[in-house]
Amino acid sequence: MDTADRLIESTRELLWERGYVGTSPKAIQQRAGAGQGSMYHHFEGKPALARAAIERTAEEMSAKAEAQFSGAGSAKERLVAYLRRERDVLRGCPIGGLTQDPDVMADPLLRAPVTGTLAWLRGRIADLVAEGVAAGEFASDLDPARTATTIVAVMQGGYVLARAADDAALFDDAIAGFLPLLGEH
Amino acid sequence: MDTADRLIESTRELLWERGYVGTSPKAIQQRAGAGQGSMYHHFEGKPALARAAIERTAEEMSAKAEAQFSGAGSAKERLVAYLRRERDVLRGCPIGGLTQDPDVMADPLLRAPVTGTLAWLRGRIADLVAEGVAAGEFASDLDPARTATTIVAVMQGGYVLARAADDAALFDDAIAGFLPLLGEH
DNA sequence: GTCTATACTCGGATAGAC
DNA sequence: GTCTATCCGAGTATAGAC
Repeated sequence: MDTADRLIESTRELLWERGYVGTSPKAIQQRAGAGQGSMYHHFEGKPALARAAIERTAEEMSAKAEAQFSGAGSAKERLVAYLRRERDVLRGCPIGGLTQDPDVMADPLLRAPVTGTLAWLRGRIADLVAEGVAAGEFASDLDPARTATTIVAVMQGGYVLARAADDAALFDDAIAGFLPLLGEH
Repeated sequence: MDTADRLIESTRELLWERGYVGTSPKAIQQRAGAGQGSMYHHFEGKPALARAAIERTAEEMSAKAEAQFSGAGSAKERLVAYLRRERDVLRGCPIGGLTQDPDVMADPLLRAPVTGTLAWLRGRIADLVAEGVAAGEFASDLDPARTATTIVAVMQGGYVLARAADDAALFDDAIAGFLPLLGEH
């Protein structure tokens, strides 16, 4: 991993842990083991680094989700597998959490990957729901788009509750309280 | 409203909009129309002000929820009324959003109202669900505690999705996708 | 490419006058 | 109670040497 990569990785972690204002160039450099000059040689400044970091995080998140969505099993099985996947719950969602960051939301370039990734996720899950309805796995009167929004909300809210209580089990509870309603026992 | 009150109100708004690090004493003073000396006369510093602000917000949120929960109607009706209540969706949940603020979560005094309010909310909704189950309004095999966690998660996640898309309708969609699963048509 | 030096603003607070 | 002056460190960046 070269210097530019290490700088991006450091920025990703700090942005996740501390948000935009809480992430200083100095902290990025220290975590990356790079000097000031080096950082400003590779990137124009903090906004440019943040952009690279957020874009990389968004791609990674989409790729991991897509791996589950296009895996083996029925639509319902793939959806349930995604919802129950191992997660670093107490750190929060690296994309959803940015939603609460005013500096990120105020900059169109930083915001776009957040907006885009969550919209893509809703769309992809709506596809799975529709597929499951067609296959008779879900109730035939489910609205795929709305239901997908609810599903993503349960996950995002699960992160919030788990962090509030400092207890990852609340994420699992949110999912466990939801699945029976979908007909998964 | 006296000076101390105006300082607390300013801090509440700024904390909501900009988070802890993003909220400077100077900004608090300007919004409250108070000088430096005045602020430091009434409060020991930024942490003390933040504590007062967060505690007030937590009390206000609980009180508003409790007004719905203990209102008229069946358990299910009160729950649905709460979920469909008018909200300032695009500003995010003033309590749930703090979950993403590392400075708030790192300070036990700032964190406690966040943890406490969301736990209280889950408990109170679990009561409603149990009451609804007993009254035959909900399926008899619902687990009240887990279901309540899911319900709060749908709301918190609804805020996240609405902010991400800059569209309050996503909050409503998350709720609208959920209620039919609970048997509300 | 990376380093060090320098610069300027802001955050957060204290001191003492009124 | 409120005001102004002052202080120190941190955040963010530029300049120029190596």
